[in-house]
Amino acid sequence: MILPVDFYRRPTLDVARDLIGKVLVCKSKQGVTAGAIVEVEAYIGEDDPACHAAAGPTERNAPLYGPPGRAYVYLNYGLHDMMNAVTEEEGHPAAVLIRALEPLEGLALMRRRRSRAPWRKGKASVSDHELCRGPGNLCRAMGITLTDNTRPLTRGPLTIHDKGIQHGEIVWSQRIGIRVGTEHQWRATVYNHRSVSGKR
DNA sequence: CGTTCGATGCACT
DNA sequence: GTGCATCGAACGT
Repeated sequence: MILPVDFYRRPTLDVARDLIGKVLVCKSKQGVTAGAIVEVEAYIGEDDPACHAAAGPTERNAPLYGPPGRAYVYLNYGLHDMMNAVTEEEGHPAAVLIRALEPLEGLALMRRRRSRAPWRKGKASVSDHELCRGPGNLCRAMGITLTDNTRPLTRGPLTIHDKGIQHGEIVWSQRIGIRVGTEHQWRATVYNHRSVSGKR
């Protein structure tokens, strides 16, 4: 079952918690890839200094202010695409960053895409549980790019499904990789899951 | 263990 | 011109 728009039109922390265990599916000409979400972070409103909406509306962060249930994809550090699911009512800028997946489908395609990254030309291939470990890696493995920005997650090539997957315990911790807004415990992970990014 | 740093693009000031 | 919601290798302790 594809998650309906109303799933996303809720408090962002609730959406973040409930996205754990849901399945992100991406269809492309090259094939289908899918993975279960095991790590997310919430970015909530203009008062959250780490949220892209902190400085008010701009052309880039416009999707955050738009309707819920759509993708907000942007380029970071010049080489990594980051994928978010927009939450809350229209006009309330907030989203959940998808940070890691447990690969379920299309692993060979994921591995092919990962090996094409500029910094790993000629390097050893990636083990299964590392294919979608980290927000940049996940987008590369799934083939998610800026062209997916603003696309609805309720239909089309990029969707999120409830397949009844039950992972282990969900743990809340500080968001990682940011310089401001670290006081909030807005990162949800599956406890001890191998595909979760960060230190072991 | 820890820290540093190169690869790389673009929105924002 | 600056600074990122990164990745992974190359160092130093």
